[in-house]
Parts: sequence; structure tokens; C-alpha cells
Amino acid sequence: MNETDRVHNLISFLDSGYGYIDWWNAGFDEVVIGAILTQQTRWENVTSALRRLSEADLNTLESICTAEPEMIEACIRCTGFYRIKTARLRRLAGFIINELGSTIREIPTDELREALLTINGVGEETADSILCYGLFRETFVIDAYTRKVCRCAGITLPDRELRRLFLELLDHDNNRLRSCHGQIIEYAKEYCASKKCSTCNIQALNG
DNA sequence: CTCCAGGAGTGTA
DNA sequence: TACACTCATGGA
Repeated sequence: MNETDRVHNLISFLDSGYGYIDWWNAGFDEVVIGAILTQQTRWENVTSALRRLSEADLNTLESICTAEPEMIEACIRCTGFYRIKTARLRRLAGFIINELGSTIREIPTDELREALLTINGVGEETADSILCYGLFRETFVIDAYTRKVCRCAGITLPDRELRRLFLELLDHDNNRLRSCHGQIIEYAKEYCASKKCSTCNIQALNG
């Protein structure tokens, strides 16, 4: 059994267990902001920060650009790295509004991905989250959960090849790509809470 | 108390 | 290319 078969089996396994998941179907601005906030932090802290930003009317890219940094820092402190994340939010929001503007919908995915990656504070996962969940583009998010579940399934491919394989096996379909990543997170939260993965039965997929 | 969470940038070899 | 280090709060 090769790596392609393992990924295929993993996809089938998750699909049969969870079905289609409409994962992180939020507005564009919230996805962009959340993509930065979720860096090295639990999602529960992100939702808390997003709620505070909303209550302070700082939940849009426009307001992020014009607000005092201290106001943003106060809202997102619970996500950790709040000073660095505030700087990243301001850079990213400014880039999207001033450099991309309304033409962002017309920029090809690969070109837009490269553009996002040039921004300080935007790495592969953040860029792919924005593209996949904020703009419904054909890309797949490789994050800590994805790596963990794949490792359990005996898949040892590097991120770049893993992303290409998921893209191919999910037919470059945005709905399937979003759903699959959601399934991975649901599974990981259910069975991989501890490091040992004692209740994880993914390795059985290998036959 | 310790450990780590849906990262990314920088410096070092 | 491959690590080690930094950023920082909060929950288990």
C-alpha cells in the first residue's frame, strides 16, 4: 500500500464516519481575522476574541486598519502572542484592502496564494485557510491536526506533497476540501485528545 | 507546577 | 535543508 492509497483510505474513512461537514462557513473578514488569531492557539480562545472584536466593532478588515493597536490587543489577548498578532492583522488587512481591493475575487488561486505568502505573518496554513474558507478556492489546509491524523494513518509525506495529494484525491472540489479538513479536526478532537491516541483506530486502515 | 495549543519569522550550521 | 528560539495567554 502506497501513500496515495493511505490518503484515499483516510478520506473514505472520515467521510463514512462524519459525512459532509460545512466547516467554518463564515464571512470573508472573519475568516481572515480568525486565520491569524488561531496561530498556535486553541479555537475556543479565537471565538472568544472574535466576540470581543465584534462587540468593539473591530471585526472588519476596515476597522482593523483604522483602530488603535491597543484596542485590538485588548480584544485578542486571550489568544496569546497578542502584540505580534495585532501587527500581523494590521499588515494583512492593509494589504488586502489597499493592494488587492475588490479585484481579489479575480486573481487566480496560485497567484493569490503567492501574494499572501509574501506578507509577514502569513504562512502556508494561514494563506490556505483564507483561500479555502474565505474565498472558497481549491486548496487544502495542512495544520497540526492534519499532520497528526495523517501520522496515525501511516502517512509520512511532507506538507507540500500531502497538500497536492489531498487536492487531487478530493477532485479539486472546494466543498470536499473544506469538509475533509473539518472531518480531520472533528476526528482529532474526538480521538486524539491525548498524545497516546489510545482510542484512535486509524492505523487499522493500513490493513 | 508543567505542558502545549488549528504558526510564523529569524538566526544558525 | 534542519533545528532552536521567540512570541504569550489559558486550560488541563
